[in-house]
Amino acid sequence: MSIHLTKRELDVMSVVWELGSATVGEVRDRLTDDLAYSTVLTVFRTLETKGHVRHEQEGKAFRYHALIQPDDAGDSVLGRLLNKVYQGSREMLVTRLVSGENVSPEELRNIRKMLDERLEEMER
Amino acid sequence: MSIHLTKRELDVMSVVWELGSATVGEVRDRLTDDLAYSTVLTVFRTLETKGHVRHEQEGKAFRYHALIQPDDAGDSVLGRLLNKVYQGSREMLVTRLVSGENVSPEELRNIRKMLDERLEEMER
DNA sequence: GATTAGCTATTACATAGATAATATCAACAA
DNA sequence: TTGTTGATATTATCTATGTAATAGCTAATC
Repeated sequence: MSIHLTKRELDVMSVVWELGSATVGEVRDRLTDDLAYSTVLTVFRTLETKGHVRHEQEGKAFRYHALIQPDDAGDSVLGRLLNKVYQGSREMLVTRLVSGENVSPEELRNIRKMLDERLEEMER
Repeated sequence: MSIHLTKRELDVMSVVWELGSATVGEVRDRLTDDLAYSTVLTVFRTLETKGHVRHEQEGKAFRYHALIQPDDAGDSVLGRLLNKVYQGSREMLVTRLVSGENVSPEELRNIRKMLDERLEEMER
């Protein structure tokens, strides 16, 4: 049910999500780690086997498209994190999330606004 | 640098964190999956090798204590989730986190309050 | 038409992770 | 003292993961 991506698979999917679609070469260009062409290709094939991407021919290369969205992959991780690490407390999780140095007041206000809207919506 | 726990390791650590400390038997009792004694023991030994727990004798059994805290383990996961799945947007992540059905208004208000406090603190 | 450039396909290999059977050992009980 | 019980220690197996070398194919180039 819940989608599990390994570290490398996530690296690759991340690029695909960001660009909308991607070729092996494009992924290699964006990854900080310097992986061989065949390595990235192998990851793509695994992802395709698992049904997370599909490909189409583009010139001589393959262009891969995501069949799952970020949320699909994020939910399982988020759920496990919430339950196993923060004992189900969303507040604890968010507290940690915003406790870093480089979190702007801007961002906090946006999150607060989002919560406001959601709360209002719930009361209706 | 960043602590990585596998699924099973997290399962076990979760129990240790929750109880403060735990024996193999105690962990087995709380896990929904029915693992053999030796399986849990092996996980504990791996965790000990990695320096995440230590043990002390208690009667004939070993009692394990955590040497890392939930946040230590959570940060790396949270960081990866934030960057790879939600493209660095904490707002997107939190939005998803609170979008489930079973999230109480109570919880949302608590989170909002926490944000308020943090914002105030930043302005000072 | 042979060569090259740029891909994909195949195959391999090492390490990590998950699980558990079995061997040991120590203490208590009969 | 000899089982029995309740642990730990050792060893093994299987699968997943990560990485890449190399083989093969196709289209453009000389």
